[in-house]
Order: sequence, then C-alpha cells, then structure tokens
Amino acid sequence: MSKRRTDGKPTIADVAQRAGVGAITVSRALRDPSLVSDALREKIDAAVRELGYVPNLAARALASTRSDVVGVLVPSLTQHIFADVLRGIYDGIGKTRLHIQVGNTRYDLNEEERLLAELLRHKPAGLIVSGIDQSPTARRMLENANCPVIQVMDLSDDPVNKIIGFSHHNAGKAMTQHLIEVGYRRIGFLSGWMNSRSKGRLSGYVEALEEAGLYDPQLANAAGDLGALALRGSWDKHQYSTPAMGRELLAELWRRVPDLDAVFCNNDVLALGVLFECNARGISVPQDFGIAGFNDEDFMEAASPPLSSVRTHRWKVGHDAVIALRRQLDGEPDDEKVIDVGFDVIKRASTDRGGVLGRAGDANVGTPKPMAVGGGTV
Amino acid sequence: MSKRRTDGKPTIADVAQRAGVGAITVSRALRDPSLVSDALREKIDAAVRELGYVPNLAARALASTRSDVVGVLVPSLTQHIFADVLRGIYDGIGKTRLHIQVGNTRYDLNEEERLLAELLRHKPAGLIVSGIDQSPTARRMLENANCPVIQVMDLSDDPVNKIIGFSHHNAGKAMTQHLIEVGYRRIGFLSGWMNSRSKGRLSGYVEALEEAGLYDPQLANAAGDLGALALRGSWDKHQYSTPAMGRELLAELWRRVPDLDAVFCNNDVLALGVLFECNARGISVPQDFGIAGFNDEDFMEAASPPLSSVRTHRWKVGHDAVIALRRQLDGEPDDEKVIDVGFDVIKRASTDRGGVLGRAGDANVGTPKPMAVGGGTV
DNA sequence: TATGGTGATGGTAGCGCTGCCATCAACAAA
DNA sequence: TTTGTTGATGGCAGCGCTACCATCACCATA
Repeated sequence: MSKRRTDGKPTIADVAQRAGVGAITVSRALRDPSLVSDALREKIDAAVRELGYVPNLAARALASTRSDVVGVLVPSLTQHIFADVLRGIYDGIGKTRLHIQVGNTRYDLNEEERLLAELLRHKPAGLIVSGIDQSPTARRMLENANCPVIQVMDLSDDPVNKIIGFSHHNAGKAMTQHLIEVGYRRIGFLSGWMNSRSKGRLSGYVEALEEAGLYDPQLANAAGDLGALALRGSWDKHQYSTPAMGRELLAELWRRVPDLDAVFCNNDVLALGVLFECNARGISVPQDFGIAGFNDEDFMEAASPPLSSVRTHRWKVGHDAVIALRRQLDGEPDDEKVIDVGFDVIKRASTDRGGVLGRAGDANVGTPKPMAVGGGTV
Repeated sequence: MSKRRTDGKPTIADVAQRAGVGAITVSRALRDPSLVSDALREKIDAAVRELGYVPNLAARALASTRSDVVGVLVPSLTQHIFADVLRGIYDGIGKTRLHIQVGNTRYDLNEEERLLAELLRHKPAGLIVSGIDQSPTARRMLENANCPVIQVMDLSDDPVNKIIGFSHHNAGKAMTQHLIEVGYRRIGFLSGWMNSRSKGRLSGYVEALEEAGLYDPQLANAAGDLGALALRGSWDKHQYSTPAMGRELLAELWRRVPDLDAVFCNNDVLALGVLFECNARGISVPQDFGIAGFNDEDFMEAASPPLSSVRTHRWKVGHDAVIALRRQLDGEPDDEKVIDVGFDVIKRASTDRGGVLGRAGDANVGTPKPMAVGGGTV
C-alpha cells in the first residue's frame, strides 16, 4: 500500500472516473461549460455534486502559471476613503473567479515594496495600487509583473499601464476658488500629515490664492508646520486624521493667524473637528468663519450646519479599476491609459457666507446623487 | 527543443544548481534556515539574490496541501468597526508568511456561504469569521475546514473552535443603566437595521429598563419599526448607518414619544446625527436630552459636547484572533475556547445630566487610553 | 470515393515545490 | 571495534491540475 500525501478530498480524477469521462473534460466543463456537450456536462455536474468536489486552486495556479489573485495595495485600511475604493473593487469583482488580496502599505514605500514582492509570489492575475509615488524598485517590479497593473486615486502622464483617478491639484484649487468667491479672504489650509495627494491639493490651494492676490505664506506654510506638530504630539505614527486633531490644529492656526476667516481642511474628519471647535467657542459658521473639507463623507451633509466639501468618486475608481482589469484579462483592447473621473465641489451652508447659495445646505454643484458611504453598525 | 510551459522565472532547481546543492536543501533553507548549515545557507542566499528567485506559492501550496492564506469574512468593509478589526488582523499577521484574503458578506448568509466555499478552495491555513450566526451549511463547512477557525466580535457557548469578542447584551445593559443612573427616564433605542449583535444590545437595553421599572414597549418596539422604516426610505439595502439616518430616526421617534429624554444609539454614527438634530432644533445636550452611542469612534470624544459611548476593543479582537491562529498553527496548546475582551462605558458630557461627572467630558470609566481609530487623509 | 475541416474528447507530460525516506559523516556509547 | 544516534543533505515521487497535442466521429466539399 503506497502512502499518499493527499488530504483525502476528491480530486478531478475522482470526478472524471465517476462521470465516466477524462479528467481534462471535467477541467473544461468547470472552466468553460460551453466547451463540453450537454450530456457530458450534466453527468459531470452530477458527479461534482455527489462527491462534493472542490477544485484545488493551488494546483490550477501551478498548472496554468497564473493565479486568480488580484493584488491590491492601499495606504490605509481604516480610512473611509480607501475603504470605499476597496468596496468598489469588491463590487467589481462580484462573482467572478477572481480573488482579492489586500496589502496595507501604511504610506511606507519600503513596506509597499515588501508587500509587492509577497504578492508577486502568487503570480497575480492583476494588480491595483494606490497613487503614483512608488519607489523605483517597486515601479520596476510593477513593470515586470507580467500582468495588468492599474494605479488609482491620482493622475499621471506616465502610468505603469493605466491610471484611474482625478487631479488633486485641480480639486484643491476649485474648492479654494469657491471660498474666495463667497467672500473669504484669510483662508487657511489645515492638514495633519501630508502625502503626495495632500500636496497636490495644497498646491491647488496656493495657486488659487495667488491668482486672487490673497496668497500669504503664513497661511500656507502653516500646513507643513502643523503637520509636523501633529506628528509630534499625542498623535502617533499612524498617518490619519481625527476630529481631535482638527480642533487642535485650528486652535494653533488661529494663534498664528488671528484674522483667519476660513479653513480648507485636507479631509472631512479634520473639518468635523473644526466645526466642533467653532461650536465650543461659540463662533458662528458660516458668518464668522467658513469651513470646507475634502472627500464629502456622509456626515458632511448631515452636520449642522452642513459642511462644504469636495466630493470624490472613490467607489467608482475602485470599481472601474476592476472592470478595466477584467477587460484586459479578457484580451479586450483598452487604449485609454489615463482616466479622469473628476470631482464635484459641494457647496453647503458652512461656506455660504453671503447667503448667496440657494436653500442653505443644498446648493450643490450638479447635485450628484449621494454616495454610499457607510457608517457604524456592528 | 521541447516546449516548456514555464514563464521563464528561475525555479528552486535553478537556485540549487547555482548554489551547488540539492533542491530540497534550498527549500529548507528558505522555509527554516536553522535546518541548514551556515555555509550552505550563505551560498543559497547568494544564489537567490543573484537569480532574483521568487518562490512560487502555488507550487508550495500544492506540494504541502496547505496554503498560507488566512481567510477573513466580515459583514462590511466600509464601517470603521470592521476596518479596525481588519487592521488588528493585518497587524497580527505582521511580516509572517501568512496572507489575508478578505470576503465581504454584506450581512448575507448566502453570500457568506458562497465566499466560504471560495475560500476553502485555497486550503486556507486558518479562517476568521465575524459573529456566530452562520447558516447550518456554513457552520458545517467551518467544522470540516481542516484548519483553525476563529469567530470574532461576539460570544457563544458553542464556538466552532474558538471565539474572541464581548457580550453585546451586557454592553447594551451597562450603557442603559448609566443613562438611568444619571436621571433619564424616557430612554429610546435608536437603530437603523438590526443584526444579531444589535439585537443583543437591544435585549440588554430592555433588561436594564425592566429592572428599573422603566420599560415601555413603545420605546423599545420603535427600534424594529424604525429599522424597517430606515430600509424603506432613501437608505438602500446596504446595511449601514449614516448621520442623516440618525437625524430622521430621532425625528420619527420624537413624533411617537414626545416626552423622550434620551436615546441610546445602536452606533456612534447615528449618535452623531442625533447630536446634529439637537443642534439644529436648539435642544441642549445633556440638560434637555441625553445621547449615547456605541463603539466609541474617535469623533465621539471630539464632539461638542463630547458624546458618551461604549468603547469596544476592535483592534484587539482582530489582533488576538491572529495571534491565537498562529499559536494553533505552531501546534501550541490553546485551551481557552471563549475569550471575553470586555468593553468600557465611556461617560462623557452628553449624558452628564446632573453635572455629577467630574470635569465635563472627561469622567470616563477607567479612562482607558484612546484607541487608534483612523480618519480621512487620502 | 477521397479529402479536409470542425468540434468534442482524451492521453501525456509537465507546472515548481515538498513529504518521505535514504544516505552519509561524525561522534558517543557499549 | 561495533553499534547506535544525531544532524545535514539529497533523490525520488508525487501534490491536482491544465497546456499541448492527438484522436476520432461527423459532415461538407471536390
């Protein structure tokens, strides 16, 4: 009796024997039923059911030198932002045979490199990575990955393969222009920690102020300083924002710029903190102070007053990335290398200084339908 | 020239040849360096580096009838709650050779079954699943999975294998008792959509009110009704809460129960909406109305007034689950089948009706150190 | 009738790795 | 010396599946 190392589960050979066909026919019937005649397909399906056969993906991957794994690298798992992108990705995968494997780079290029190397061991069917600031090594790994690579949440003239996102510079500029239009003059930029996308927003903010002759390095420089300050304090190395940070950052910025009359926050969470700080100080929004955030998470609309923000299409970005990936895997042509999904400046009461917007809180640009952004049911 | 189906990447045999050793020795050197002498290990490492060898995980998994995949099933990706659990899981995995594969069940038992079947094709090294309300089929699959299975975020007398979580009933009861203690009498329960964990919280709430002789089915029944209402309205089938939902639900509950003087919200996001609604109506919190949430997300502390909540240890649950998994994989004994990580009732200004708590907003129970819960930097 | 094309099916030979055993040197114990 | 033990190393034979080709029946065309 020779010893077998199997775990006892039925194999494709067992199914083939039971159905009275060759193993390869079973393989075909499972992968693409149209390749097999109806009669055999039914016999095979029956055999699969009777035996409770479960295909072994490792064997499939080994034999075909190609797995069904789609590797996804995001800089953060906790933020709604990337959670939304991920949700779009999962929704795009749907019930296909593809599987997602997520790596959390924590905004660390070395970690990104390491995770990428791990992913490549799987011979992934495709890769989705966040942003464009990979290390040269990582970039080379992506180029040699021998599978479609989609970059997301930013734009670039020179994507590895394809990129889907929007211009953070333009978004930052658009919101700043809105703040200027409604009459704010001393507009600060509030940010905890800056990544390349934040920097794009900041540069848009600076450009808008410069064009309006309102640029003051004091307001702009503060961003970097405050970010450093944020990292030094009780806020640890995890690179995310909290409302408490927003409160502290606003207090600090006010100390430096007493005549500040509005802030453009790098993200909504900071904006929420700013609103709380204003509430606590009894400062009226938007009359005495304007508040704008970024991303338009769902609490922005529900806040009192509703908070202006830049709506970004995170779910769509993730979803479209997978659709593009699937297209490429199916061999369909895909010539658009750069896809700009755009953004919307959502003007709400928190920046309605002159009462010029329509019904307070609802004078949105284009009134796009609300995104499905989740909250907290356990 | 025989045709090879390889993708041209170096294999373990190439490394072995270059290092002048047997393939199996390379295999050992890579898996457990201590099994190989220093001299050979160095030669092998050099060969790996020179060739840029990347192990093929599919081949490894096939040969060893065991993959390095840890399957994780969560009901939602977007909620901070499960994002925190996931972060704990990723942190627990660290730099081990294990990989995570996440499935999003969307609170759907059929989908959970389907995802589980998918996962089992990988011959996973371990499984982490949320909660205890699997379908009988899913339960059977878990029991036959032939790998460690950890259930998380709930408790049960009869775990598949091991469970790590806390009692939602006790947590709901404890917060309700706090509301009673500080003097509220007409305490509502606010919830969008109820899952088994929400129901646990609700039952704790009911029990506390009954024990205090304050139980009124009007307040308690409202929860179910309102949840149904929530699902009917603009809120779609995604089963999460938004602040806007909190506002609408509170308005509806007030219509039914005009003398309502506090609400215990099923989650923090609803509580935030309730606060906004109170702000908008000019109702003073906590004097005229008490607000409590659940989970203690980071905006609760920063709100104005700070909002009371039940702190849950999501990161720890995920982290401990992986640690337990790794223990079992290493063959270490692990007799504790049920791990209760507990919870903390965080008493803040939003429920400080009589001003009995210390400094308003900081009289926490046990003052546990704040959890790292992320916000929104893109 | 001969020929060739088409579609369904099967056999063989790997895919790259590891489990199992064998081997062998070095040394301890009898 | 003989025997046994230990640790390092290697050979062989799969793991379960699919790529590649061969085969064969069937039909259309010359």
